[in-house]
Amino acid sequence: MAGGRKQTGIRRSDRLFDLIQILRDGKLHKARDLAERVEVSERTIWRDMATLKASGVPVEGERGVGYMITAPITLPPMNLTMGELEALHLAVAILGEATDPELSENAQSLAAKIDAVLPENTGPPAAGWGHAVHPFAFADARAGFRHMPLLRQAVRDRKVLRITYLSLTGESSTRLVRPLQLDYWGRVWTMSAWCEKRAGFRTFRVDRIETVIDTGAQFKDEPGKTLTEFIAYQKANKPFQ
Amino acid sequence: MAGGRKQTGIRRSDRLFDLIQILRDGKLHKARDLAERVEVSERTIWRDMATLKASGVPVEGERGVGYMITAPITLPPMNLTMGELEALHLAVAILGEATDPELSENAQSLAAKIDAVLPENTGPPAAGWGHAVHPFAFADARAGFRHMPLLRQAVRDRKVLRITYLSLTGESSTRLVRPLQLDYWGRVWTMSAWCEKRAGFRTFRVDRIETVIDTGAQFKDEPGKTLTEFIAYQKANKPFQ
DNA sequence: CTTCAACTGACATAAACCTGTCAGTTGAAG
DNA sequence: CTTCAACTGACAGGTTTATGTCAGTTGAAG
Repeated sequence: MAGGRKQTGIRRSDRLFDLIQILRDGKLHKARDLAERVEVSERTIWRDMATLKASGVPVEGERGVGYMITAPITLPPMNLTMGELEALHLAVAILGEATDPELSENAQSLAAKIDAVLPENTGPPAAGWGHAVHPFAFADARAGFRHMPLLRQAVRDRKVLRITYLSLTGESSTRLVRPLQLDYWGRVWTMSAWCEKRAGFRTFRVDRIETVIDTGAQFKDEPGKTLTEFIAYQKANKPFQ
Repeated sequence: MAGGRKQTGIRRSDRLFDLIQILRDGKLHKARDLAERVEVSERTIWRDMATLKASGVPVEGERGVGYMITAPITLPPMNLTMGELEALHLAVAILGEATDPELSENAQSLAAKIDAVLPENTGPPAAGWGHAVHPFAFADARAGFRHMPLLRQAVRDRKVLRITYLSLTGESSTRLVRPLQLDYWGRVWTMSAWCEKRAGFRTFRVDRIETVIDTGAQFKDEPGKTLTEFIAYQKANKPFQ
């Protein structure tokens, strides 16, 4: 046979997950062995390893030796940091809200319970907590969030920004904006702002903003250009509430 | 032309996002108009609408009338519930941790800031907060999390469960388990448990659990079958720490 | 230098995915 | 009953993606 996909088998992302599980033993694994184990070619294993590395999985390959995970992935619940606990909290909230009402309710109630438990356990959480969070998504979400820190800062500090924006039709433009609000849509962020160029409110997809320059200037509320008025403007275009 | 994709153009998920933006005006839209607007066929619009509905977007189509969003999607920041704020918190944490250290730091610091701000604004957040969360992901994440509520409950209450599990090789099996720990891997959940069938610790992917039956029985810690020992067992298989 | 195994780039191909066309059905409103 | 527009299923043909093969290169260890 001269190339081509073998068969449907397992999905790629599933295989990546499996590979992590295999690597979790902390021992050395050669690409050939992994290839045999998950029934793909070595070439695919090398590609998979590249993907895992790009996703932040602490796996290292050494020539002539093999692959090994260089940092613990699964921590016992004891080692849960506050940050991880928070992350769990949030993950549950998002997962819940992202799907149907029933699940949502459950997620919310779990969140409430975590809240309730938190103040009690000031020390390390007691054994038996039973949750852990492991932050891998196999997604290249990085690019889209590149400018978020700067934008958040700008919204907070009311900084005037000069951005270059790649519109959906593929045209690039530069404009001065007053960032008013950031929205998260589960997949992409948008920034709503007063756009000096268009002299109106505009919403930009953050992942399509090419460059951001802080002009240094701070803006003050001017009639017709404030967040309050943007909200009113939004509301006016909607028959809800 | 007899079928075939028109051209690369915009990605499907981008188009779905655009459609939401268009529908946000709360007005009626016919499939034909939407099709013209985003430059695809009506058939594709109908498929897209099905996808959006499946993703939980509150869009309704009525025969002979058109499409309309039936509930407000964008809420002004004023309307941010605590739950949404929490969700934002978590989303940032996950997004941060899921990628590289730099972004992670930013996310963490934002989280810290939100924490810091929270106690101050006891009432409705002051205008100018500038964040909102909209929970759509265009993913069919539902199926994989079906059993989570029950499993969480079982871990907490130490319930013995009878599960049917579809192994990665495609074989289905039924077994009695004592659920000990749930782990979230960013894409899938796993449940680690004492498996009576295998008389050992096993880890199951939650999305591959077909059915869960609460046997009603509660289990007590028995030597060799506890969470503590599972953690020790995990540790023993790893050279870390 | 040889061996080992990670790594890379180019290419071919098969599977999966997306979309348009066609040929209907359905439900509401007039 | 007619009209409108949502909806469905099947099919065809394109695009994208995943994978295997091939032919190398590289770095470490012996």
